[in-house]
Amino acid sequence: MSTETVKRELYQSIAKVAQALASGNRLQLLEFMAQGERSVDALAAMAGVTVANASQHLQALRRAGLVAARKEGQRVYYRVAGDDVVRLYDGLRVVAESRLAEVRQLVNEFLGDRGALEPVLAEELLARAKKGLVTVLDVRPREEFEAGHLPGAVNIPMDRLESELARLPKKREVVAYCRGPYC
Amino acid sequence: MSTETVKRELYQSIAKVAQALASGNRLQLLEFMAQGERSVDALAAMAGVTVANASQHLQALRRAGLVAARKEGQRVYYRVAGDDVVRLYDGLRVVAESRLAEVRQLVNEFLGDRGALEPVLAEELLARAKKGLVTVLDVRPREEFEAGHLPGAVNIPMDRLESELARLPKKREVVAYCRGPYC
DNA sequence: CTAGTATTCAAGAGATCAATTGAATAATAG
DNA sequence: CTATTATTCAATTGATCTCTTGAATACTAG
Repeated sequence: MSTETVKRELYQSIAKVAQALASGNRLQLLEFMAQGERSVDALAAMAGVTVANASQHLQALRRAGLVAARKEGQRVYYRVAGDDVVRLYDGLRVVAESRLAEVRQLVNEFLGDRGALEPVLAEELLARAKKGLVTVLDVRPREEFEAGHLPGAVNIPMDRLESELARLPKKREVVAYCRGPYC
Repeated sequence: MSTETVKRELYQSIAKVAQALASGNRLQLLEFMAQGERSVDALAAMAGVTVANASQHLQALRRAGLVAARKEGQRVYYRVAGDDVVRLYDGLRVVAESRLAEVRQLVNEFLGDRGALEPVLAEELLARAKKGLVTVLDVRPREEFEAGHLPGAVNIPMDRLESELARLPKKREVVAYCRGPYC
């Protein structure tokens, strides 16, 4: 095989990984899996798609080596394949947020909808999150987190905080995000 | 707009960035641009595609906010939009190399073809590069670099070394890669 | 102004992808 | 064994992507 051909296929193979990330539904599934392993139907419900569709997306992610699956009983549990995958997803989000005006606007609408944050604080937090300097940690209960959260935030309710903390990237500053009586 | 819809569009917007990276040709163009700004026809020649095709790919990258363009005379010079884009590309490559057996095999063929490196050293270098710990710096002359180089390596010939060194990411260990009388 | 060069635009063919649907497989409970 | 549940498979449709081709635009030199 010529060097040129090898080179071409090499880039094409890397592109396949990007292709696997090139779907909003798959990104959403990935984000849920980043919080821990989940069954197919749980992921389908979270992302709001049919089970068959979720299954296909999960297989696409698995073919790209981004997630792994484990079968237990009649359920199949999917999880991200490694920390580097989460980092890649974070990097993608960071670039998207800083480069696409469109995303910035959506993030603002999102925050506006919630309307529960002191604006200056929210802006500052987002600015730092955009630079990839911090991991945003959302310590509100799961239901509230599901109802709306900062993009890319990791949800770890207070009661699970200690046990899950070890899973987070260690080199980055961590900012806890919360509100209400829990703080 | 409902929170659900906003969420969906947000993920879709992030996916657009991944979509922009989901083409071997665009990745190759991006890698060339990471070395400095280049004109369309220079990029087209490097990637081995027609000028019209390169132009379209570059516009796709620009729409995603990954590259920027500057017009000077009758030429248009494209460059990566920021360091975070290069980091994202690196992250993508790292994940691809560690997750896809296919990529590992291609890398090996590539190194095998060259056959100019002491195997143990090459393995070790690649292993560290995979972990994202090092920037591989190829200091051989451009022609030799074009003929074949480690994936993701940055080519800076010796004579331009000093002036270009400032452009490299600062937090990572840099490994110079060379051979022959230049070392 | 004219010729030449660099880039972009526009239209089309072929390939690939996403979501839907209905059926097939696998595991479990009774 | 049968019914039930979880997941996957397979086929289809419509949408999107890639590359090619040829023309259009923008700039420069003479």
